[in-house]
Amino acid sequence: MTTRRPSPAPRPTLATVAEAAGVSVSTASLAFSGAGPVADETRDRVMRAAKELGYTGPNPLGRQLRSGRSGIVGVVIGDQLRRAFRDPVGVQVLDGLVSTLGLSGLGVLLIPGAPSAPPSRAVDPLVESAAMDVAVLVWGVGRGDATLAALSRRGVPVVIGEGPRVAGAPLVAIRDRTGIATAMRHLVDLGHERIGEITLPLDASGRSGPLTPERIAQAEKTPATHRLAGVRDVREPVGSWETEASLVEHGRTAALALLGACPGGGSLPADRPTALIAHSDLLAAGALLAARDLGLAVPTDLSIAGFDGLDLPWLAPAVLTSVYQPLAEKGAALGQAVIDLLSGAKPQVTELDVELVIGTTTGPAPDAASPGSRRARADRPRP
Amino acid sequence: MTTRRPSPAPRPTLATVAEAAGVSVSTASLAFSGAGPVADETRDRVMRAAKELGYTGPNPLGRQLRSGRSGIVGVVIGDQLRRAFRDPVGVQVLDGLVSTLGLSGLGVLLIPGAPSAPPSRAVDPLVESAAMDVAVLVWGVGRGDATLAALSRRGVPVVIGEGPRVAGAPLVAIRDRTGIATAMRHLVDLGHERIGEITLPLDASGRSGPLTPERIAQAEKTPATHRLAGVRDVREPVGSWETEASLVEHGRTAALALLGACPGGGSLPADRPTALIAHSDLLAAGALLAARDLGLAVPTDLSIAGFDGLDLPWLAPAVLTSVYQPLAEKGAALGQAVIDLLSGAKPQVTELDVELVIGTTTGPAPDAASPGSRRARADRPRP
DNA sequence: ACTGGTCATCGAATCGATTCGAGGCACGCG
DNA sequence: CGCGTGCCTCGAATCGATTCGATGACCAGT
Repeated sequence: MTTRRPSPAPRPTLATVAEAAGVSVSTASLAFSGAGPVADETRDRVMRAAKELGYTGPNPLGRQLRSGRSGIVGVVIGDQLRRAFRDPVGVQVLDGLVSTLGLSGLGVLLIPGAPSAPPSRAVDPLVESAAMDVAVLVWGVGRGDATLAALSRRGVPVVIGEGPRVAGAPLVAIRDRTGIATAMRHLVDLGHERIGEITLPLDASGRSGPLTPERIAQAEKTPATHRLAGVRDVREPVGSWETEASLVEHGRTAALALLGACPGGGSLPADRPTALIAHSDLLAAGALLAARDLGLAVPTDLSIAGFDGLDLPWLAPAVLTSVYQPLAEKGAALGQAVIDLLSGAKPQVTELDVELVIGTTTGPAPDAASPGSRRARADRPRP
Repeated sequence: MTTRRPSPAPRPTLATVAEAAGVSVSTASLAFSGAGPVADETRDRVMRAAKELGYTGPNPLGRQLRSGRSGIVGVVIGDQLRRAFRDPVGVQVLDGLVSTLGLSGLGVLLIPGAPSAPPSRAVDPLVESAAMDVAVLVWGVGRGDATLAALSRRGVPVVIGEGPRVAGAPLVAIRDRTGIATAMRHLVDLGHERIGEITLPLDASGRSGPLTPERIAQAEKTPATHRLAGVRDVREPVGSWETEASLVEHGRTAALALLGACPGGGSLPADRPTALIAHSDLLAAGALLAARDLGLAVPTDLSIAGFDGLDLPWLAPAVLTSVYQPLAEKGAALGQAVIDLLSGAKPQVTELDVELVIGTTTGPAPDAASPGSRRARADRPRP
């Protein structure tokens, strides 16, 4: 015997089936694809032969080569997967995207983004060589993005979510700026004069700390910068703290810093902020926990507003005041943009609406003699 | 003019480059792949021609057809994406998987599992027709799984995580049973006699409520059943509540039910459990919140133990007593199993160790005169 | 009876790369 | 000067399907 393997019966191909059915390959193909006229009797014969041979349908690789399409959409995960999905925001968008693309038979390929800071020009090998019809860049796209450059070099069309406008690429965004401005105005209407801000990361550098004007100036267009602008459209915050990631623990750290809490645990300064506005709900949740740590009642002593409109049952009985954004719809819009792009439509800019949803974490400023509004107090629970 | 399109300069192929460089296609291929001997001067010429033509490397589709490999690993997400990834457990495993596969140049394709209950024989179209070299089934694989059946019909090799043993398929699991038994013994050693149990979903039916013996009997081999067994290896719980998903809110509901909390809010029954053991940390977190709602001090009035060993900073100052499982390693082991399978190795069963990590949520039973152990109280913080 | 038309089927080209065996050229050694 | 030996390069087959144009059979109309 020549080879030792027990003849693993090489998978049948369309040719095998055609021969067994006594028809030509082209007829067999027609029978399977449904395109073109095939006599019922012939189709039956082909199908029967296929079943007998254990042929389960055309090999996708052959089809893909012929059609020039892989049916795969690459989704570039900005950060490490583990971190990107620790905020439910990313998960929900991805869910909407996967669902929408699934309806068109498209699959989602997960592609890790650059390992760390922008200086690193390294790009995941998948970006360079994986088969994909379109790539979706959602989290933290920079204009000088190495991934973006590599993709356009390859000629892979790109859909951008929440990033800079790129020529020829559809963009899906939400009204970050006006949305957070609404929340800010809500706080101001409640009489708050000293408002602290907890920001999303401005870039992938992983730094955190007080936000400086220079840092704002050099920042790229990201959700964070839009939200910064929206906040300032209403009022300059008395303090602003940049976080390294949109996670609860960083929100807590930021809140402690903004409130002037000393490590020793002394009393808070008299001119501490009476309200905090956070660029994300997870950050706001962290602020809420910090308030509990410090013994501050929310919203009596401190008001907290977030952004995203997540369902965070573990904050109960508190319900965050937050700017709701339609996350699944955002994913769906990204998916639709992909489909449109593939069908040759002109790239569009989609901008989704957001809505301020008032919860139980915002109320009149403690030092305001006559609060401007009380409507936010509707269903404040009592423990 | 015949066609109207502004001649979008069809992407160059290897043939184009070869011609431009004045070499044959095979030589050009050799120059790119690095296999086979090519004179430096020739390689340079090819590369220069490629750069001039904007050729960025071999078309993956052609390569894939030739090699018969797509370089894609399908990962079947049992549930809806949104829900599957709301528990960080899934995310961390996926992260480990993606990282490991990435080292071998393999990409991960996300495939939604069956839409809902087992009766539905529907399978995502990607399962039927997407190109993939291997599929990974991680969450909630049943033996009669329609997805599993479809894949094996197609001849796609499968790697199983946390499920039944399937012939020819590598399996990666953790020591669920002994792990949770350790936690259970810890509670018993602390003097707890009435222990309530909060279980993971036994299947994808979405039902929840008191766990009945019949339900246990008819359950498939899943992490939930292993953990059920582990708990009972030590002691029969006084009550067991099945949840519909491993999420905080369901843990809270289950805990309220097990503790006998009336909707009206009366006092708890005297024979309420003094400890709760949950099959996951998110469920345990929900139980902790329920305890806070009810005014029960943890661990003085109620001990709570979980499973997973997640980092849950928002539970601070509490630190869950939990059975730590190496999630990223589990993902890595799945990835390694995939790689081994592709290189033709015999399918192995990998079982990872877990470890009980004692936090601040377990302590001596309130009614135990002489607690068996106090070591769990080491770093209990005081607010 | 011849022509026009329809319908089912087939042959062959094509997608873009990889790979194997063969061939050519130059150099070195006898 | 002739021949053997490497080292490069090339041609052609191959992976598995899709698709276009051609062919042949059969029917109806004039």
